[in-house]
Amino acid sequence: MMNKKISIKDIAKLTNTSITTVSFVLNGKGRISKEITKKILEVAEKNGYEPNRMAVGLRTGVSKVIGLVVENIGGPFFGEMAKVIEEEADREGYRIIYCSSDNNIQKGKDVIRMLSQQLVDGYIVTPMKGLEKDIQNLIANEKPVILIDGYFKGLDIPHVLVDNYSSAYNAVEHLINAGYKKIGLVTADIDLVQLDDRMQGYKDALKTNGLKENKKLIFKSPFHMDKSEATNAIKNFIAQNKQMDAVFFTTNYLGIMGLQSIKELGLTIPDDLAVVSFDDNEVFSLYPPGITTIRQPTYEIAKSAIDLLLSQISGDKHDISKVKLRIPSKLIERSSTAIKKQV
Amino acid sequence: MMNKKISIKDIAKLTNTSITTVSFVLNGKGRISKEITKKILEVAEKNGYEPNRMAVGLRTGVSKVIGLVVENIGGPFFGEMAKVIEEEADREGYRIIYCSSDNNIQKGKDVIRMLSQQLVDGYIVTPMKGLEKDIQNLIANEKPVILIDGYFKGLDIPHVLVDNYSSAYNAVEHLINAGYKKIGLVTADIDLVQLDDRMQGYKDALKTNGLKENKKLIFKSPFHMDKSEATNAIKNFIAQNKQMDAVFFTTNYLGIMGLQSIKELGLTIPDDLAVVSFDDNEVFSLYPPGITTIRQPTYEIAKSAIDLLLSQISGDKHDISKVKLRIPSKLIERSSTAIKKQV
DNA sequence: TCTTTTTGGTAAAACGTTTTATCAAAAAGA
DNA sequence: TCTTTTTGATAAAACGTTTTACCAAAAAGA
Repeated sequence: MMNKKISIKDIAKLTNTSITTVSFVLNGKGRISKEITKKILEVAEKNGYEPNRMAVGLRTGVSKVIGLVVENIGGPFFGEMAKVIEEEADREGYRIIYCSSDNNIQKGKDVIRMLSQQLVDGYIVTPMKGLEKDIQNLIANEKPVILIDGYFKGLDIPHVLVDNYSSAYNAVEHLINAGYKKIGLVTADIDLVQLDDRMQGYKDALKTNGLKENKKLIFKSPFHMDKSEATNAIKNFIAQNKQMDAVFFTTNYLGIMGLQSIKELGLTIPDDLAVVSFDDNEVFSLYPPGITTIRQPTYEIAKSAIDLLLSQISGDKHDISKVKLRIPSKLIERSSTAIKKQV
Repeated sequence: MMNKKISIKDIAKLTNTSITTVSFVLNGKGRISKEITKKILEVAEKNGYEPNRMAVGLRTGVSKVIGLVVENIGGPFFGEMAKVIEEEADREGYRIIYCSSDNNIQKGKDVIRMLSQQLVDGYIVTPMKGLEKDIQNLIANEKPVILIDGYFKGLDIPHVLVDNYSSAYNAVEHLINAGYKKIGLVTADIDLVQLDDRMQGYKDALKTNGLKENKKLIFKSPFHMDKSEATNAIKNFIAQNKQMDAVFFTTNYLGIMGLQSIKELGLTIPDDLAVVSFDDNEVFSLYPPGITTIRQPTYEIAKSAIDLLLSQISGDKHDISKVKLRIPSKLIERSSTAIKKQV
């Protein structure tokens, strides 16, 4: 039963060498003879030596840890990202510290401050309004930052996210092509560029296809509502707009509550109401008759983000402040947007 | 634009005091006069001083980081836990480093070895066979460990998880009470105590209620299969057992694939086949006619685990090696287990 | 042979803290 | 007044590394 951590100093003593020699051997630097090298390696191995990351971190300024600040680590979208990011980072010997911001500015600030205590070598952050200064500060302190799932309008901070505008545009156009003419929008009443972009895609798709935008068909669901409240709100919205023949939900969460609402109203999809939702999800593939969705390229987003970050961390001197990746989404067509039956 | 990290030494210089004094003030130790205290605090505040965690960690041996080793951070169950654990830990100033083990022994070992480099103050781990030694090693090295969602048979390592046995027992008994007599089981072919316990609950419920266990009605789905393969396998199982009138899926994942299978086979729930699944999930509440599930007390599990861990970390000398929490689950009854129609 | 280069190795400083031991000056006791 | 105690502050060591600068001995050049 190996006990108590062994240090480089102990190994030096055990092998009648110096601390420097041991360090050199363990890091493959310096010039040390075969025999000594072998002996040191053996002793280190036998005693299960592991470097003290704190000491290494203090000395080198490198923690080999990446900070991941997402809206909610428990959600399906961010969870998936977290998985990919972890795998990719692990390959380069990096670990991940996560923090959820809960879309709360103060919490976001706190979290970033905490992580900036030399604890992490770089950041992947889902941005939110009000965090601009904090993020710029990180960058000023030489810490690479990549934003995911959002960006700051007008600021040159590298980011990677799905092409929200085109995704929404295409989804709505898909509805139009299937014969729907009174297309509603359900979005969240929260100030996020992602949602703005989606809304703009919706509006532009209508306009380009000669349909009039109708304020009444746009519903912004208040943000701080519990599930049943929100479901009721959506129910009301749908019930009050009988002429509406299709609806586009701008998030996963809203889509699911939307299905619940539609079910409770006793409406049939797509005959009474066609449905498209952002973010694919098990529910949508299984729920009869199958809900058409915009599948986010989670893997690609996460992979691009972590790759960019790692290359910056390991000293790539390219200026990536202008890197702004918009990754195309995939429209998963299911029966909820079948060609409209003519009445 | 504050730039470059400021250290305790800089503050000392700026205030014509010593490093010790600054440290004392910042940590509320020692006896320092009001004026000096005020001056130091001001300077620290103005310059945005943040202690270097690496230095603190090296000196004190405390990292204020907790290691979370789960099967898959991306999954709904573990994601939810991760969220709760993070929130609770944050309250005490702890951050979380996560690693996914992917139910792969080697990866689990690697991950634990990495974290044991003085990087974390304690662990929350989902155990898997083969990791016994590694976990015991951690404990021998004075690092508190709490297991979640599983445990090691015969070892006194504190753990907290749902009461798998009773949960399964109750679910199956619920089916029996609703009139079902040929109850099948779909589980995963992987060596996890959780699944063993669930299976045992199933078997005992049958026996106690005078039903005969039938090997043919038990299906162990091979572990490394992709989704469509697994769905097909389940389809076959169901198709080959026409007499089966109900089926119990021991995991979320299997349940969802099960629904897919049943859908593809064109069977009606519950008339052709009643369904219960472990792990509640949006899909199950939404999918018509509503699937009865065993809802894991995710919050309670995570909360108990992190609370136990934190109390150990902060020096609680109680021996908790015998703490073995089984938290009751809740059976969410939906229409998939409605009273059986008599033919 | 004497000088130069190469080889193999090490001492010591530094990273930014915390903490122990110490100390001078001021206050209190006598 | 002289001694003791309290107060306020600090120097220095330690945590475990990495890395620079240096050195002695051996090898190579001449």
